[in-house]
Amino acid sequence: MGRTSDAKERLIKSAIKLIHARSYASVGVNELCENAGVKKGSFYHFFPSKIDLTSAALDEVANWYRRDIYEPAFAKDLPPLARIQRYFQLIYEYHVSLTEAAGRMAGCHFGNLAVEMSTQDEVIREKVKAMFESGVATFEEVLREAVAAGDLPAIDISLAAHALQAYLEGVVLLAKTWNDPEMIRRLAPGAAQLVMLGKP
Amino acid sequence: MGRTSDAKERLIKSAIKLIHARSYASVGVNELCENAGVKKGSFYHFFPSKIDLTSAALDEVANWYRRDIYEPAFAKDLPPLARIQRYFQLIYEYHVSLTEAAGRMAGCHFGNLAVEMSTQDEVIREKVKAMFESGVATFEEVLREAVAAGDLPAIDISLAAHALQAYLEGVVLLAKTWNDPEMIRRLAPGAAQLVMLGKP
DNA sequence: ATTATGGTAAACCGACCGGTCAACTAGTTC
DNA sequence: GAACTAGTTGACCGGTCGGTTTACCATAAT
Repeated sequence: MGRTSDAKERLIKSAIKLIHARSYASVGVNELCENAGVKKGSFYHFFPSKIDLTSAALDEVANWYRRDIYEPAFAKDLPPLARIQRYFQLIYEYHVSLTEAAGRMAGCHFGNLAVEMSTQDEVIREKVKAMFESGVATFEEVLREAVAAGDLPAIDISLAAHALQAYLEGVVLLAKTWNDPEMIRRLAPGAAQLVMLGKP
Repeated sequence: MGRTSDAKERLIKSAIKLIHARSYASVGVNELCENAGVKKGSFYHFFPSKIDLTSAALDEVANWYRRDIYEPAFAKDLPPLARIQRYFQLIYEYHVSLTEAAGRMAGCHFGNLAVEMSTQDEVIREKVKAMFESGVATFEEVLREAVAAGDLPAIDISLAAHALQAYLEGVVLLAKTWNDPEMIRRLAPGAAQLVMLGKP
């Protein structure tokens, strides 16, 4: 009963876009509402607070990250280690198109929020941590497969997977600082080195 | 002529501490003044704006980072590659003591500001970038030395140095997200892998 | 057609934001 | 010790912050 609306979805989309482009603190509820074409009263009808919208936005971006990046990158049509390179390549292409559109390299949705909010909001920190952990799990899976295929003599798969996740975040952070997504393409081969962690 | 004061230094110290512990945007001029025991009028006597204080704080933290971390880590009493491990070890110890004192893993002074401010303030972005570049230059030097000593068959020293800097930032970012400095110690061996970038 | 419900609108809140200003004070230099 | 000036103080500014309130409206299910 009652009427329907997509205001909630519009608010989430606006939050993803604006907070990614700048930061959580620099985007106000008013600006979020204007961008989404929603009045403030409606905002607080759908979300108890700005941080709750951000949390919902994080869920949403996690969804299409899995669908548009993880799945195509780690599809089994390529040997395991080549998938990791394809993953970096897809992330590179994503940031290139975003940078061209906005004129600025915005960085990682998750890493950005981790850095800005980890010391201030446990819910956000845990959510980003869970996202990183799912990245680590994906790396672990592909590394296990590579070992099984004889492509890797690796031992400590968990360690190597965490290192890959850290490296990826670091590479995107550097690219953001240089304001140049090319940094991602240049540094992608480093992943092939980390893959061998725990061997010797 | 006129009287003297250390209010400027106190403001810089407060800015380093508070902004590192939370974020640029979440720390207000009032809080900075209270923490430093300085009245707002004095704040604007010394600094034209909050962002200028932040910039000065960045310079200051860069100074004691060089003095207390870079110099001891890369002192030539150890073989080149061992110095890199010592560097990670010193950073680990720094974050352990800071985490014990504050109850929270605060992350990298430079990486934090890079993530929060790069899309909003070019001066800060360039300053952090310069700091990262000096980190890269330090890695390049030690890698060159390692090659000369026959410890490394490496070719692309610049690439490996950038990868090391990215990895370091990523490792600290993960540790912050996990709120656990142990992550730094665990992932430190990854640097030994990246060192060989550009070889094959 | 009525009713229950979901969504919209706009005015409003106190607190706080970064920043300004003019009067004043203390110390340094000569 | 007079003159000069760097530093201090606290009141004040307009604007914005996240969030609230209340009345109203549109529609889907009955």
